[in-house]
Amino acid sequence: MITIQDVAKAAGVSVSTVSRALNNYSDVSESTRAKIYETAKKLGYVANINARSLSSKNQTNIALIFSGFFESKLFCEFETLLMRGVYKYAYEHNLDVSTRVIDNNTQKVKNYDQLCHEFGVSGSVIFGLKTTDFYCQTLPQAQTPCVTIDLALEASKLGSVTVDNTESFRILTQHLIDMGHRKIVLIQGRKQALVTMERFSGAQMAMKTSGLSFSDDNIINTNYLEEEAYNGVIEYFKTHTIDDVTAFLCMSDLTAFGAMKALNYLGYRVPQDVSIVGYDGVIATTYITPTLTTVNQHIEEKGYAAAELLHKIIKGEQGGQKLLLPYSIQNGNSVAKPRN
Amino acid sequence: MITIQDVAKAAGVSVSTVSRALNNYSDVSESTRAKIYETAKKLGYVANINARSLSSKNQTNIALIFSGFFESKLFCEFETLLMRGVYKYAYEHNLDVSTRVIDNNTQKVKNYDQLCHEFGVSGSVIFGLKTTDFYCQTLPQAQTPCVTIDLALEASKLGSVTVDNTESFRILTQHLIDMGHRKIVLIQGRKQALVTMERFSGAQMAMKTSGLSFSDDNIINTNYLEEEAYNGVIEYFKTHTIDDVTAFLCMSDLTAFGAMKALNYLGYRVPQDVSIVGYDGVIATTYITPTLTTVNQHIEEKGYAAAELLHKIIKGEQGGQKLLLPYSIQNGNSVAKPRN
DNA sequence: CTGAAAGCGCTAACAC
DNA sequence: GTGTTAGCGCTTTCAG
Repeated sequence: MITIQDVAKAAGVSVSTVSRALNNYSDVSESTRAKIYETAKKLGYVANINARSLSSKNQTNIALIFSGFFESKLFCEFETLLMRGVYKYAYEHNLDVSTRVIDNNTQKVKNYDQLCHEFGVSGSVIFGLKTTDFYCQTLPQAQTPCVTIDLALEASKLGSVTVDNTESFRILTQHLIDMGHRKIVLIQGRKQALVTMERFSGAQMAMKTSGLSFSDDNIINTNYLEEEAYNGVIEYFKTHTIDDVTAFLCMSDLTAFGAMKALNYLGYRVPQDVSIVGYDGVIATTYITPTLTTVNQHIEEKGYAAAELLHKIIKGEQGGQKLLLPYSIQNGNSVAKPRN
Repeated sequence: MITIQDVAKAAGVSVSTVSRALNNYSDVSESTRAKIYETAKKLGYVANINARSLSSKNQTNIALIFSGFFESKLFCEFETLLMRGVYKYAYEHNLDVSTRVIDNNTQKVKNYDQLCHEFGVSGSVIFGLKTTDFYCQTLPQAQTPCVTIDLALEASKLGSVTVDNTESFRILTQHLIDMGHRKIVLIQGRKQALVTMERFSGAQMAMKTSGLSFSDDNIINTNYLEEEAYNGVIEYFKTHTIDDVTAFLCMSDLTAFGAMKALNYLGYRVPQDVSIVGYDGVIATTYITPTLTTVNQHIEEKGYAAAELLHKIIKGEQGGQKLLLPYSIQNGNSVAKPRN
């Protein structure tokens, strides 16, 4: 394989001159730079990322880390969309990204600084971290820049990118209320999850302004699993009738799908008998019948923003910051005015 | 950050001994090994992948390369599932994987050997390569091991993992025929794609055994895009009636979705008026109404097998090989007996 | 069994 | 402007 030495020899200059020329340093004469570029191209020289990262001070290597990747119950499109955003930013700014995978056990064995040292990166974007994960405690002490997605941690080198769960879920709830719904049943996600709490508080706000509220009677608990939502709805109708509810407010698309299946099984029509909304904006929401009204999280943009924020923190242009990204209500056919 | 030197100093041994001990070489006394392990752990030492890959002979670094990642029109779940398989194998066998992204332009600028040199890996799994991509011509000359997914190239260091497109599509077609369908319309994918040709030949085989055949009259051409399938079906019914067709045989789930939307728009019911089958087994097939009968490709298993094959090629245990992976017919509610 | 020394391919001071 | 030199953190001969 062609190394920088081969180029130097062939061009009749020193290794360091080649390095300077190829990295566009100013202090190289145009003639030698041209000669070096030419021979490098002729020889087919490509710099080795590892060697560069080992010796270089100003790092351009970052990682995208998926935590709990193998156990993920999410729609698989999340990771791909996120990658797309991160890689896009990196591509535009000449950063080298590599995607890595860790689990909660890794987090206990090596701290975040060690992890980045191992990967040879100067910072990373982490996706999939849960509030119960080990890094939630240790990450704030880390020296290496880090941007977390969907989970805000506080520290100078730490950034985070999330959507405004509270506000978006408030809007979503308000949408049901505006359509005339008063008998709303919440299909809640894992209570310990931060996003769950935020969304819940958003829902409460909207309910409150119309004199409505949540109680054990109109909450179905899940851990964001489809099957739990399915079973939850079945259970619900063992002690309730269709007159007790006009809309199901779900904290995720997946649980909305489960609820829809249960409603279908029970013979209730969406949206004629009961309305339903989800959250996330996964692709399947547009294929299901009826199409699901949901909150689109724009995951790719999230990835892009995360990489951008990380880049700024690495360059020292910016301390830790919590970024709230825009969302949009995606209207489907799953919501109608309540039955009379 | 703690380096191997720090460990050596703290343990009172040389750097090389630490290296040998931590890499489980046999020629280290148990007592010093124990001491080294202990101090390494105490100090929180983690080896830097880049440094290792630079100096080590027997490489354990591989890459998963997504070609045409940004332009991909596929369901986003493909990449994630593939990653899951590759990373799972790597995790089980102590390989370091990093996922990278390239486009067709990259392929022209640096050949595959250079690319792997740049990434510092001893081989890679490539996904997303098209027959029109530059690497399809140059990859066979490469010295670095490579496994391609869904595209078989011939060379000693090259392996490939695909499903048996011909046979699986033959089975799928036969399934329609077995249900009594005789008026079958094929919704074909991009003609230049290898998988298209293979699937077409499988379909033909099945048709032939029942004295059926394809002609311009019962083929709708697409480039695997949903919208094209939608428009194709709309166009089809401008010159045909529902009596001309009892089943649509689609080469992908996405085009099946497009066709279903068109049928729905035209007022035809699936499967009462017309049956439909797809190919891929994406998640959305189980959410759409009716659920779609399709061929499940088991993408995660593909990734796992690809990593395994690559590993063997790198170790020299195996030359290039074409691996055909099992598939399964996933029965949905989109197929019924034809109308009388 | 263990240490010294060379070197992987590159960048970054520091001279000239 | 350019070459020399010294590393980056690790593995791997090669002595002993």
